[in-house]
Amino acid sequence: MTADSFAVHSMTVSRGERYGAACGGNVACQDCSLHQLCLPVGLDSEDLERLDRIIRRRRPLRRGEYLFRAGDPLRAVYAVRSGSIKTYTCSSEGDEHVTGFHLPGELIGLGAIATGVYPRSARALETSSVCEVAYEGLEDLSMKIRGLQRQLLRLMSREIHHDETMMVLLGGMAAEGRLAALLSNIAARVGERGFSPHAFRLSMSRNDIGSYLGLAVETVSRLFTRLQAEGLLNVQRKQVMIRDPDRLRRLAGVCVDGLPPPR
Amino acid sequence: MTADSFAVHSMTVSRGERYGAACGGNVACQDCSLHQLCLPVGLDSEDLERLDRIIRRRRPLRRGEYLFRAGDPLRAVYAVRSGSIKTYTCSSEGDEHVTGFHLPGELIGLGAIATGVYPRSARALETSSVCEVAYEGLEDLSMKIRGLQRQLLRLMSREIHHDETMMVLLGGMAAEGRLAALLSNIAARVGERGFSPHAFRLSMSRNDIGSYLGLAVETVSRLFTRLQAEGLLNVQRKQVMIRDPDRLRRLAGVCVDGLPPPR
DNA sequence: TGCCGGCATTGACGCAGATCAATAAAAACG
DNA sequence: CGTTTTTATTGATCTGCGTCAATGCCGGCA
Repeated sequence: MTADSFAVHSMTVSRGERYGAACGGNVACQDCSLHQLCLPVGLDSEDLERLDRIIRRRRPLRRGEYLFRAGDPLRAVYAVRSGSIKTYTCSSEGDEHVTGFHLPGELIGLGAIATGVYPRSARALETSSVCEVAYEGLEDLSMKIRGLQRQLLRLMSREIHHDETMMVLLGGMAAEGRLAALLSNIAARVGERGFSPHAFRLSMSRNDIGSYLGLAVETVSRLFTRLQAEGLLNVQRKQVMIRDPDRLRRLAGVCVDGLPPPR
Repeated sequence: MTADSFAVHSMTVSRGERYGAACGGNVACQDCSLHQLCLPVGLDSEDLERLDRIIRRRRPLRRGEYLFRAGDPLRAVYAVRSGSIKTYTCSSEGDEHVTGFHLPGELIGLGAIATGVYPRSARALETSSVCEVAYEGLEDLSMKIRGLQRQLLRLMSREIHHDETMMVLLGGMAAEGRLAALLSNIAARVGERGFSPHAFRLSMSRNDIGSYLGLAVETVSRLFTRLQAEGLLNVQRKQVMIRDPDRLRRLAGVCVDGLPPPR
């Protein structure tokens, strides 16, 4: 295979929008290419305007910058607009454990609603921008806009479901299955966002992957090598090309995400 | 220690209510001893009546009976009223993987909201009763009652947080820490419900515990024996008495649930 | 452009926990 | 009650993956 079959999908600002293009980075939800994945699902343009009023678009974060830290008081939940964000906890000894990778259109900070305090820290994996959704405003507005309430509940439910799936994965699957599941899952999410699910760039390090999957870095590395040797994918550094999606999903068991059994 | 230091806390209908006592088991939320844990938190009595109208109390389930099955369409979420319920998925080969144990006051079925279909099955671990909360009604009513919306969001957020904690546990801790965390967590929840957090009866089998924690039954059994030998607890079959809660929590690491570091 | 520091890969080795197998102790049931 | 079935415990063995260690590679920076 040739080098350029690895298409680099930067995911940094999708489909023709550009940060700061028209109005200092304030692309309204109306015009956002993610609006069929994110909070705006099912809202008419009047409601979208109301939603826009509680949202602030912040300057992009650079790789490694914090979006918030565990222990900060909840003021907003965040929708990823471009790039990607990881969330993680630090154990008492200081080693971090990754709890999630978040792609454009996904909400971050939902775990803070119960206590009013973010239980995890969140940092950018690459240059990323987010929409800051004032939480008070969101609570208010979703009392007034049925579609917004629906979508908020749906997104929270989806997160519950996803986390449970991860529990099953971590509790029940061997290392190979875990990595296969993660890759299949990322592929699917990349696909939903309009990019090729077969070739993408992993924005997180091997360390992050290992931490998320409960594996040692070395194991992750070996697995990539093995999966490549078996012809399931090509990998070189962070570039991944999936050559046999079906076989990969079968390796992952039922657990890619959700119900649909592998076949 | 003597046999009767193992107080059996049946948890079956708390504090003087009895199924069928006054009106065929229909204890109103107003009079339910769980109302400071469950959906009613923060509602006045007028709102409680409205909530009551979308709730149906069903006949108790017996051990092993299904509350719902994975794949069933979502019609209601359920609040445990007495007893305990487990939720689990079945892998393609038929072996089940437990995703949660649910005590009185906890909500079940929140993972179904995203897709409209329950992603897991739910069965009673012992004789248990639940309140069936019509989901349509709940959506409607939480648009009208701010406190209800708040509490629903809070409960969902708590579940997200709990599941993430489990991910950290399963991904990062050794077998002993996992069991210690589960026991500490159950102890805390039993305590919140007004019972002694030091002596309780596990309603689930060793198999269920193993499945939930990602361990073989044999390992679970050995761990109980070991923890007992080390003087952390006494166990005989399902009766557990925690002798050194602090040391147990320290074994569990940060991960019992949530922020508060172990000391 | 060349040096440096972090990230990734590969190999060797040991151990925690899975698996297999047997027994014991409770429940379940007629 | 005695019989059967399920559940729990304990022991012996085996193995997947963690750990340690060494090397290679890329990207950043002067």
